[in-house]
Amino acid sequence: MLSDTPMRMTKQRKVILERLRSVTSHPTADEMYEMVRQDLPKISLGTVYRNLELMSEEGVVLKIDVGGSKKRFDGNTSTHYHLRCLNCGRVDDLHMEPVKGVEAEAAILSGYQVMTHSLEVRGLCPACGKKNTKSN
Amino acid sequence: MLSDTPMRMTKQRKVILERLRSVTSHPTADEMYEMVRQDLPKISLGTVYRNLELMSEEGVVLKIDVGGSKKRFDGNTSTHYHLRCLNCGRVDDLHMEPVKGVEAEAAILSGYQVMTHSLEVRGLCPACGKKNTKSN
DNA sequence: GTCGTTGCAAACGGTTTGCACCGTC
DNA sequence: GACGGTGCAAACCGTTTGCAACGAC
Repeated sequence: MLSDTPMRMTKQRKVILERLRSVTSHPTADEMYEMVRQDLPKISLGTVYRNLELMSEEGVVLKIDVGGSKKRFDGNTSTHYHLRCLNCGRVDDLHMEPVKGVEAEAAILSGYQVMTHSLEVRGLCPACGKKNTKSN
Repeated sequence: MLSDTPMRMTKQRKVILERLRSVTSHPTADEMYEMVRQDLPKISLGTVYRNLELMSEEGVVLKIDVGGSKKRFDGNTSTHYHLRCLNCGRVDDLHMEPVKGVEAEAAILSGYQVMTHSLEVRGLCPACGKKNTKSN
């Protein structure tokens, strides 16, 4: 998983990581781009993509590639589940114990060499749920 | 969820549904396009997309929008989990009991109005796992 | 005959990539 | 100074959409 040559610590990389770790939301690449531009106005979107991708490969950040067209990123790399609002697209952490044994059970049932699992609960976030009840 | 005016049963729609139900794999839209073209050589990719989207809204088929860049479709609409191979991208059914209580627990913890949940186990499928062990 | 559906092609949106220059090690 | 990283812009690829013709009801 870790590459042979270590990543150079450029200021772009540093700011991206700091910014991502400073929020509890799960920004998309272009949301990260907007955040990082406050410190580095000349950074390019390509650099943001490259670094988020690279750091997720290194296990420094988590790529949330689950539902929806845009990928999202998370500074918290420990296994945890997510909630996604079907109306506004927002993603929250689900503070729940990871289900025990799924990976082992899946490996036995399928013959896969299991590496991780993810669980996503979908519905309406409190804000969107409220709106919806009113209009219906 | 169901629309007011019923869907017209065009031959395109019929063939797409038949083909999807006849396989146990989880085809992408363009794989469906190739399959359907055997019966309807003049069908367009746009029609395939439109119908898969429409039928998934109607609950006739299942859209698997979880991980990976392409969406996949499933003729089996009952709640079930999936396995995804990180090497070849193939998706298999995970024949496992859905985890009880996740949705209720998530609703309580988060205040979301929960509608569904999905779980995806990722790793290497038996074929890719074998190749990988040899080369490493 | 109406109006939902189709085929076509062009547009879209998120992401990736080639390239010449730049800055970390 | 080497070589990995950057900014920029163009390319990519899956998907969506506008439109005129078509066909299910």
